[in-house]
Amino acid sequence: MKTSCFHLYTLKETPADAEIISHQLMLRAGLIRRLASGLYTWLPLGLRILRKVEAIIRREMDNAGGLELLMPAVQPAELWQESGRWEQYGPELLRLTDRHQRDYCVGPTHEEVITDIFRCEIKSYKQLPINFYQIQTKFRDEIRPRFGVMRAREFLMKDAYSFHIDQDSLQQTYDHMFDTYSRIFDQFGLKYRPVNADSGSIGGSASNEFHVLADSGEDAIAFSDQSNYASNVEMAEAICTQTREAPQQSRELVETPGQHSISEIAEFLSVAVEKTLKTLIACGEKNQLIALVLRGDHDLNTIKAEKIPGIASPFQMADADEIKKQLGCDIGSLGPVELNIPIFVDRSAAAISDFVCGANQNDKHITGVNWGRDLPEPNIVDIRNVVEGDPSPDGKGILSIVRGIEVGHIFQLGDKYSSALNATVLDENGKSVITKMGCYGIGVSRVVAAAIEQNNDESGIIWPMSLAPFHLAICPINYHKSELVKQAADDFYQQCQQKGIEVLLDDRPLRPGAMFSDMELIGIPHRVVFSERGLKQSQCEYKGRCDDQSQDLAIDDLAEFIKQKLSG
RNA sequence: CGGGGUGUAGCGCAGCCUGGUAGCGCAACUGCUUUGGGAGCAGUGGGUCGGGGGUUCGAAUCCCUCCUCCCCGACCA
Repeated sequence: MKTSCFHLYTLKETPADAEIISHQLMLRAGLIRRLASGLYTWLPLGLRILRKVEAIIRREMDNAGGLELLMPAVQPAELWQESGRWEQYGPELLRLTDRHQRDYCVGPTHEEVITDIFRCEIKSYKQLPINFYQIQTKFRDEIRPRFGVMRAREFLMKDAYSFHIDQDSLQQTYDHMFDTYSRIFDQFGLKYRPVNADSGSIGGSASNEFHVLADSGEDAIAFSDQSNYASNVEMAEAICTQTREAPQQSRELVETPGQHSISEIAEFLSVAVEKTLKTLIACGEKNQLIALVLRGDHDLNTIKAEKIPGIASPFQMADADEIKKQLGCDIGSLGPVELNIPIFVDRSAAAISDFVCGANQNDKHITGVNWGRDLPEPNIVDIRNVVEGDPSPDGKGILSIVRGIEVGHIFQLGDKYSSALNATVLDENGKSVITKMGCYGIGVSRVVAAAIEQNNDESGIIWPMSLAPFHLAICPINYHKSELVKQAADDFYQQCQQKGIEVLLDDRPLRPGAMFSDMELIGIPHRVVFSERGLKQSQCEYKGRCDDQSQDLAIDDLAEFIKQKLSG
């Protein structure tokens, strides 16, 4: 490809509304353009990258025995009513009505459609297991689309659905897809981690997410330094190895005027934050309030808290006015002592003694408080986020925390959809049985953003070879003035094309600096420069995208040198 | 949805307070010079100042209203 025949449109300045680096670089490099909130056009350069991601996924899915098909983006309401999700899914489901007043939605996912296809097409256990997949546009009407294609409303996804006669077969395919996903992410050339995940409302026993590691990731991942345990922090069990010591202090009511936050209290009373308790008030079912007690230095995990019986779902903290009305003090002075609502106490909070907590009177706290003595033995639950240094739940090593971007997610669905939609096959006894299902997704467009988020520098994007829109940039200096340069560049360009190298010849009449900047911004991994000065000595110049310095090469060695570079 | 901010040329911004001919830089186009790290000079084109309504002789500017986009969403307990 020659730049003169391509649409290369880069921006020197960063658009003001792009917040994260991948969004900024995707706009500046001319990969995408925004059409409306959460809706993006993939320009020719961006599309080349998207297609690379697709191709890797498609190849590995095919190798793994997946069968590609393509389902409609628009789906009839009837199917969603049958599964119960027409009501459940909420406003994220974009609904529409056709001219006959029939209801449809734009698919945010395709469990209903694939299950319908299955029940029409597959009749016998002999046809199982089977794994269908597609690479297709999804639409989710996010409350707040942001970060460019990272959290867009319309996005490209690979979704696969497997069907099985029993759990063993499902487990086998699930494990196989786990391995396939690992191969796919290896080929992307990205640093990633598979982690245990919350299977959430979708149900089923097993669920793993695949995260591309990047500091800007929206998710936190906890992993052990001595085993392969890795889990989304949402899910990671917080282990408390500490045992409670016997009380030594006596309980005392102290004045803490104007001191509200844990850090203020700890400093004011000269105690460690680990010796304080914080009391959070959550909404229960039927307008009741429920207290959640944590150690002062720990954070509440709302996903865990939501699972406590009696807590309202979705999880919601109580309103400050409501708290004042029912409990008689402001939120900065709450504590579990003589608090007449249900109280749940985190494991670590239950393991401390002689602690400080609010007195349920404004500007008063209590010191030297002890479970069992000053208040009843606690009702112990796991409701906090794990922190760096916690013991690993598998008993091996301690946890570290890194940030990740969720780009893949695999689930065992069990029979949730197959039973709702009555997807059955005949077994070897001629009896009708409900099939088991698995589902396996990869956010194709999100992979592109995640790759940039992980691989960039002050000059722009740094593509791994497997995703690069072009592998090699040829930058001729004075292409339009020097016949020598033009000749050399054109010759080499043709050679590359004949060898099937994805090459971009920059034949724009630009000064070298502008040309180099553009090629670096769009992240081409390898660059060759032809100049009259060099050619007169039968030399040209090579620089890798991450090299500090360029190196001079004899023209005669160039072809072999590039061949080596591209195969490495 | 709630709160905050924002909207002026493709992009980045000034002008608004204190009403009086709509500006700057980049990008684009033309010409000349330049050609190893985002060139210089000269010139050109491009705007319903987010939409609507109002106040006024006169509105980008003041008032009302609708919209867009961005940010934040109790952990201060």
